[in-house]
Amino acid sequence: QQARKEKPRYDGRWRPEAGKVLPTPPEGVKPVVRFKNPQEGEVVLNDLIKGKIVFSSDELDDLIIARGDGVPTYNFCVVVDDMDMGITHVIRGDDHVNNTPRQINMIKALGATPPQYAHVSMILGSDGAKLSKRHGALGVMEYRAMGFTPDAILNYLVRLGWSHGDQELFTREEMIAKFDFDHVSASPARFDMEKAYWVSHQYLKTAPLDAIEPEFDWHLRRQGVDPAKGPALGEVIVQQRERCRTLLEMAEKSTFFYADIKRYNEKDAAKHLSAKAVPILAALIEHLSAVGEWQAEVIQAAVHGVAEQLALKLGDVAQPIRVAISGAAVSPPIDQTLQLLGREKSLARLSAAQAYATKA
RNA sequence: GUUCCCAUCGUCUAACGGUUAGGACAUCACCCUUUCACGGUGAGUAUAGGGGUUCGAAUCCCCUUGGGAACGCCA
Repeated sequence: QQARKEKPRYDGRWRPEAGKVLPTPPEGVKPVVRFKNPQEGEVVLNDLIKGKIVFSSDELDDLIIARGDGVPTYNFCVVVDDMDMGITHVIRGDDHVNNTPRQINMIKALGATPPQYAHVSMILGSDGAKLSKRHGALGVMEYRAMGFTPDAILNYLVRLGWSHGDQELFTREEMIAKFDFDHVSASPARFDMEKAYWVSHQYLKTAPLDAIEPEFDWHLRRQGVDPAKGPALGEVIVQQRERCRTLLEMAEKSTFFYADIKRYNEKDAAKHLSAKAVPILAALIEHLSAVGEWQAEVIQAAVHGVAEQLALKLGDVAQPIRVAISGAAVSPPIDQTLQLLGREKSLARLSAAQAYATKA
């Protein structure tokens, strides 16, 4: 006895039928053009991903293909366009499956053969909710700003819903060569930022330097530093790539190579640049000033020398250097960092740290 | 409401009737260690529920439940 709510649909009042007298249109109404769908039988869609899907024809409405002003509608245009362009495969989101039987009927009515259809499932946000502008859906340029390279994003995305055995990493060429519809998943996937970061890291670790240098340059400038005022980008990348998952992170952690330190990290300075660091820094400045060739190996020997001389663990000597040089207690290996920064700047920053520690 | 789609570890997934249900991310433990990392070793964690079919079901069929999509003179 409950009021059945069904799909709102055209009542078919102007649907031409044999022997039917069509009513007269009201004054001043611009007529539309509808597609006369069969009312019996069924439409079978053999989807490359979802398999056989059967639609009952009585579900199909007589959709409008041209508006009152004569402009054709989307569902009609795509059909015509696919025909004109000789499209063989339509690959699209599965939010279009319900449009497909209508499109198939129109194509057939126009005397053409329908293309192959492949309906890919949607990508959900990490909480399983639909992706939207408000919720997780980002433009590709935003992924760039987050420090992802195009290949990394492509790689992460291609594995979302498609697989090739256990393989996780693919070059673009591999993606193209190995892609197949048989291994596209029919179920929706969630976007997992953590794994995207992992993929990005894998790319950073293995990418040819000249492929990422321009992007690194771009990110450094966004950090407000001049990439020309410091070591060669490639050399910094080599030192940082192991510990950075994105180019943004790499740029953030590399600004000290290209600009003076504005201030020390509070906690790190309190811990490593206290009064007891003064003699350590003094000894370091003395030993490092004496270094002949400013090379990592020699620098390392000098640092080790200081540790031995003061009977300290290497870490006790290395950490104050890190804070003095980079502003914080985290950096690439200290010998490499000093070498890259150069003798002048290194010694200057150590002196500044010594002055800071003396006051502390 | 109607129609359609989907369902394996927390996440991405492998398996195309027979496996101790595999890998990856994440997590935890240990090792390595000059910080942070990288790397190495190991651990825990899954076939939504119920019926069938079959000698045998994660795989095939049905139902339930739970997600999602589409129902415009938008695209």
